[in-house]
Amino acid sequence: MRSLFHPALEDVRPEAILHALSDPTRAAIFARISGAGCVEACTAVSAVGDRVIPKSSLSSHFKVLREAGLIRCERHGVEMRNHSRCAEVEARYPGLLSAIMSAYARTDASAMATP
Amino acid sequence: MRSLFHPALEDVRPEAILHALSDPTRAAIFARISGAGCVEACTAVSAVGDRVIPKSSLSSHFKVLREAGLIRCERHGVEMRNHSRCAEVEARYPGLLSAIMSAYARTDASAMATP
DNA sequence: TTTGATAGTTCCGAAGTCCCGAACTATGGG
DNA sequence: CCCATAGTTCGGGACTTCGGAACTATCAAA
Repeated sequence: MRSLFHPALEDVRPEAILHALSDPTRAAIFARISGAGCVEACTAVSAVGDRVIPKSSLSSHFKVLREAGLIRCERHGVEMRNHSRCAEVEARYPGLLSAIMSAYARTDASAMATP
Repeated sequence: MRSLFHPALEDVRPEAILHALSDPTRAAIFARISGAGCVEACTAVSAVGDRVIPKSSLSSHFKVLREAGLIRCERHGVEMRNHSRCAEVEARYPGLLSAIMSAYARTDASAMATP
């Protein structure tokens, strides 16, 4: 298997980050990876909320996150380890990721408050 | 002409904001509106960088920004006044817009630094 | 009031993107 | 070697985006 492409930090573009996180599913995946520090497999994130996500869609979501520079993926045996690149991105675009993730957290919370 | 739809602040969603600003053209339009406080016409923003933007595309860019809750548009005679809703959005999603806009400012600056 | 000019919107077809099932590839265990 | 598991690629249908041409709205001048 060819090794996965990861953009260098200086090639990480804001439009790619915004595009990647403008999909709530991907934002939820990224939140989970960032929260856990490291998620041990794509299939560890096989559902978001109640919605089951097909393998092929999951794979392309991870690819979008990776190519946007948001995560780093390494194969470990048969599975993938996905690390957030939060700290790096924070160095380049201060406050960006935390503002985005807390914006989502805020609406998720208000969605729960109105059942 | 029917009056234009603007979402209430509590209906403004992060994914819509990120999607609207994930297009560099729209982000540039929004930056100009925010900077000026008020841009007096769509045609006042008829080009971004060297690229001329067709009227129909401009119109739909403004529509996306408006429906995302980022700008407020009012007809004044034959033209439109476009105001940024920055302050409102800042109240709901603190730090979001400033982080996004300074992320773009940072890459625009480095793009100019490497000709 | 009619005519004209200017500012935006709508329509629609071509091009592009996204979604997901099915088939495929890669890795490790027995 | 074969199987199971984890993930990727392919392909077609649905959806989105772009931009030219035609349309509508508003105001001003004759």
